[in-house]
Amino acid sequence: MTATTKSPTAEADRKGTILRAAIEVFSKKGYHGCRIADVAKEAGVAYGLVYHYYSNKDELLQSVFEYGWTGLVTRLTERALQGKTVDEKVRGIVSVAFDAYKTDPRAVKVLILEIGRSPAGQSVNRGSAFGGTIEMVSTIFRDGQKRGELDPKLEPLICAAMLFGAIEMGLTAFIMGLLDRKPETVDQAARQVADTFLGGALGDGTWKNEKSATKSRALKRA
Amino acid sequence: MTATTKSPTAEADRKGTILRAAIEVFSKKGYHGCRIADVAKEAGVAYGLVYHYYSNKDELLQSVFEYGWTGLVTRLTERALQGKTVDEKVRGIVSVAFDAYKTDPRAVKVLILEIGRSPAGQSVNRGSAFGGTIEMVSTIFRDGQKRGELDPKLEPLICAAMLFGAIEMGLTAFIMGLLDRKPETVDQAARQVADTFLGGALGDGTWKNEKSATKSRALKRA
Amino acid sequence: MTATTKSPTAEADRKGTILRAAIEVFSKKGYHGCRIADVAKEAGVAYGLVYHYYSNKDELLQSVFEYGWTGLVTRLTERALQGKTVDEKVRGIVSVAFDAYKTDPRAVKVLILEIGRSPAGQSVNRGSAFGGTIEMVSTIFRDGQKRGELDPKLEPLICAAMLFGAIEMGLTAFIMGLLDRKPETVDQAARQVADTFLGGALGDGTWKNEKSATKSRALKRA
Amino acid sequence: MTATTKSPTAEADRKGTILRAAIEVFSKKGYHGCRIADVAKEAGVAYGLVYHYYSNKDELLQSVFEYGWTGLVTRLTERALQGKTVDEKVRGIVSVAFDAYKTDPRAVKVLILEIGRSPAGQSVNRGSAFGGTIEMVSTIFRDGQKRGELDPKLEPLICAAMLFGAIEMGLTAFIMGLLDRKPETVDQAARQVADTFLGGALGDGTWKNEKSATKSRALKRA
DNA sequence: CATGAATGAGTCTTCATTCAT
DNA sequence: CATGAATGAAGACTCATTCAT
Repeated sequence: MTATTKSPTAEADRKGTILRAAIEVFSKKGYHGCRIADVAKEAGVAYGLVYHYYSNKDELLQSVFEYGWTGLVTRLTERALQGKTVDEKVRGIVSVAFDAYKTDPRAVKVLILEIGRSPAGQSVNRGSAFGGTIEMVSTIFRDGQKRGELDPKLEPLICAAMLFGAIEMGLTAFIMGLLDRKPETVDQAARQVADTFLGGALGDGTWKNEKSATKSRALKRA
Repeated sequence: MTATTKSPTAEADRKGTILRAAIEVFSKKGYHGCRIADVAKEAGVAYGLVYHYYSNKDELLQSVFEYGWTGLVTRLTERALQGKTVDEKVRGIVSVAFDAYKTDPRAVKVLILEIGRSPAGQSVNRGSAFGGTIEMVSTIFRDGQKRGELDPKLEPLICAAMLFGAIEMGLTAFIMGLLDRKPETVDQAARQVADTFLGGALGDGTWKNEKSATKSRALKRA
Repeated sequence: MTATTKSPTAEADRKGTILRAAIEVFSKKGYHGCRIADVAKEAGVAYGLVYHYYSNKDELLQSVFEYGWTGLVTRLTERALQGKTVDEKVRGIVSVAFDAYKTDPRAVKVLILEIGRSPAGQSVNRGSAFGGTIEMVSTIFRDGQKRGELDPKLEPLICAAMLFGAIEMGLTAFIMGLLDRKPETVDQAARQVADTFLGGALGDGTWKNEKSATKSRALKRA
Repeated sequence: MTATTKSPTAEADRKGTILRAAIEVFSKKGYHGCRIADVAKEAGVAYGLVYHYYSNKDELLQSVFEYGWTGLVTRLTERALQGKTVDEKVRGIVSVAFDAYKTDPRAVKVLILEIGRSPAGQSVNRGSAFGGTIEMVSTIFRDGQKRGELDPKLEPLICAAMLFGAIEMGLTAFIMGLLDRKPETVDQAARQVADTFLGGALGDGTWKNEKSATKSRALKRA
């Protein structure tokens, strides 16, 4: 409580406000389509203040990335470590991703549409983070192969890429409005993505005889 | 070397040269990261000539889109119609996509990185084309459900999205250099994507007893 | 006279127009005080055209420098080589400098006020050109020492610096309006600068007895 | 370490610290090339504190000017008044200028590079002070003419300008690194500037017969 | 006094698009 | 058709100055 103390949250607040505004605007107009002025207006701060906290537009996107991606990856890694079997780990990953979308669809949209996709000008971080995460996830499948859960002929990296792609495009279907954003629909999609990835689109035919295909499959494998 | 005479194909050539240059440059720097001047230089033509053939930058991207996407979709649709079972159709789609990548990785890169991803404000065509294609592919699964090949509880749109996502991210793994671009590797990846999508990552366990898991599965399902 | 021929002078004209406009504006407001818009307006061209010919503001100043300085140095060198004695060479240099001022006072003003003076941001060229010229001129004095025209104890570099300083500040007196810009006054100043530099402010006392001090001194030394 | 208590000299200290920092930074980057933030950082004080003591950037430069120039002019005037003959006065002026450089090269650099050079639009003080000083010095020569020490045909203003120019460019040679900053070299340069200005570059030939040309000349004139 | 967060006008620079030749 | 000079609107970024604490 000294004389010079600023409320310690004040700075974090402003910076956070600007970050959230950036996510908002990026998700609406995209990185290239938005002006710093838009972010400032959205955040309700003066133009120059954006530059007080972020040295340039790219660093702002960088921060959005870190805010979104780092958090996501952390949670992914946690879940991946929690599960024992490949089945559990994959289901964990899928649910983390879809939960993130339910929690903050805007942030997920920016991650999917802007980050790790724009070929030019992106700092190394983004690209490598993306690839790095795929490689991290691929260890799940490599381990699974060692433990005999998975066909050793499968390329783990492709497995990981497929899982990511399936999740991402599943979310994209929501982002693009092909599917309703209702929580139940999202949950159902999540379940389907995990089931199909693990058991295949054609499944094992058990759904022909039982009520809950999902359960039956889960049981069969457990 | 007369200044005014051009062979009748000259125009098509010029236009095509510019289009190919655009693909090249877009794939390297992205749509926003490149200037019309870059395209002109790459094509080896004068600055203003680009505007003779394309009324503006966006139309150029539009044309790249049509060149790449329309052709791809045509081939996808053909293959999808050729196959009888869901299995055949899916394998057809996957092979079309991976063949396109083997034939012209640059064009595929542009399609993946630039088109159908850019947020609102872009011409409707692209976005809807992307969604439209997903919807088209989803009919494969809807039909499969009608014919009893697929669990009716699955949402066909999610199936289609997953298939697309798996293919796209599989290709992305190559584009990002996570995997070698050797033809065999690409072919193997294509096979794995189709197998896993159809039969699931965990498979049916047949690989534990047989030499060629891939073959065995294919047989089992055929 | 082909169809695509632009009058060859057209480009040079525009570029020259912009360059002259830059000299004009720099001389009025200084480098920092002027905006590219000012230069464009002064030249009567569109804003962007300045950037068609000069890649940025600094390069524009650079060109002004080359236009003015290089020409000046060339003429200085020529004159310095023409003269036999130190006396002749020095008088040559002084007359070149003052002639330049009579011909294009604005350009000289920019050279004096802007170039080789701003400590920061200046490309190496300017600084070294300035110093380089002083060094070039100092050889005149070094040679003079070898031929016994000059006291060998004098540091030639200081001689050159003094000569430059005397000329420059003499011109500055005009630029700052301390003296009228009438041609006669300028000529008289030039003569005085040369005389005083060579013979000293105190002179040899000959002026006490003769009509034309200048002549008498010149004779005495010849 | 109390927050509110400052020793009575604290204010003067702070202000002086900022002033010295400004000299430091101006001399390194120039007036336009530095930001208030740079000055504050150099002084080790907070950003806004600069505005407590100086109402704006220009006033800060103004103060630097006064600090350096006023002092210099005072000393110049004193010395100019002390001497009897033109010879003595000129030697006095030169030694004051070179001493100032030995004492505080940074301040001299700022004076030379920034003050009295910036084109129109700057506060009148600086420009007029520069011109005013030249005019003051010119009275030395005018008086000299009245007393028969100098050729009445010489324009006193040009004499003063030349003297200033010779001194300034002589110092510039040091500032630009053309000559070593060793005290002896500086002293020698000062002597040479005075000798040459008074007696001319060509001298009177006495150096041909005597050991110490400098002394001989000084004797001859004394 | 001291701090440094906040403000926003001012400029440079880029680049899609037009147009005279 | 072909060229590339010319245009000017748009937007990133800087930094002097103010102000709440």
